Amino acid sequence: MNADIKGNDVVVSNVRDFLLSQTLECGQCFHFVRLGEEDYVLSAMGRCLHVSQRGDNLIFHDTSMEDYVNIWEKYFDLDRDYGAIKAILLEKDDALKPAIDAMWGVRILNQDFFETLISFIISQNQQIVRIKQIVAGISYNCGRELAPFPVVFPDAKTGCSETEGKSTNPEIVLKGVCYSFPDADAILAAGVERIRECKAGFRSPYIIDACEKYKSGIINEKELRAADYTDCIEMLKQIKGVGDKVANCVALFSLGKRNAFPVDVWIKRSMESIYFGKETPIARIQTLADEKYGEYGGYAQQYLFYFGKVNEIGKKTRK
DNA sequence: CACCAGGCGATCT
DNA sequence: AGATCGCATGGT
Repeated sequence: MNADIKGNDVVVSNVRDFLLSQTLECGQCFHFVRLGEEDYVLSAMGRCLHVSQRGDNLIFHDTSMEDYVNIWEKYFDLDRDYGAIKAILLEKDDALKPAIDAMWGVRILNQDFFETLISFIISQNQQIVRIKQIVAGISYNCGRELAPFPVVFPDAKTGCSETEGKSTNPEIVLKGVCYSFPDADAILAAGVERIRECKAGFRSPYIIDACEKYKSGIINEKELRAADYTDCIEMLKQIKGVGDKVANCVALFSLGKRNAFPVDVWIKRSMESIYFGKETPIARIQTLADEKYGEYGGYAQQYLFYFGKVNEIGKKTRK
């Protein structure tokens, strides 16, 4: 792997075990728009990034080498050997092979802690498309306007955005801006009713509680990073609306706890299908995951989650 | 158009 | 501890 400047872009060549679409669309992040095949715009880390992939070349458009090195290489987890990770996982359990083979290009992002925390509080009992809409709506209402980019985030519709009433096809809507995810001050300044207007529903007060605990220092990112996995989860669960599943997502996607294993409906179904053959309590699934995958639980989880969801493994079929 | 969604808190046994 | 239920809202 090698990063070079080409015009206004940074081009990373010889990328292995990475597919942009899989990494973005596997349900770990919500603030992006697909422009075309392996071509995306995302809002992350206080920036608007246009990124695309052609074969084993990854292109960071209109990006400085400084930003690539300081932000995006880490964000996309590119400085890690996923070939080795896959080998270890398969050695632990070759039942993972179909999932790893199909989802070979998934990497676990290193996302911003606060944005991840709020995003996964929003995620509870909601579909991914809906989570994206709410994240876009909150960003539109409370975030900063980033450098104009010739695409509107189409998911920011439904009363939260200027795209209302317009086409939501990014090929057609060609004028717009990209918004940053707001910080805790901006959300608190907006207030719970504004968050409700973004369709966060009963999660709205949970979001406010998270902001307050974050601001007051009860929730502290440095402490969470320094803490071991178990303590980290317990600290996160002090926040209203954060249970085991949300805490594990935040720990995995933004705090570097790669042994975290979030158990949601899809993981539950997949694990039941592979290991139990029947309905099984979440606690037992969690325990089995820890025994089987240990320190690599997070990676196994992402392969299994995305594979299970795409193939609707274990989903009840309607007659 | 019911059913359900990357769940959780409250309120029961 | 474990089992149920309500929750806001709209995608499929």
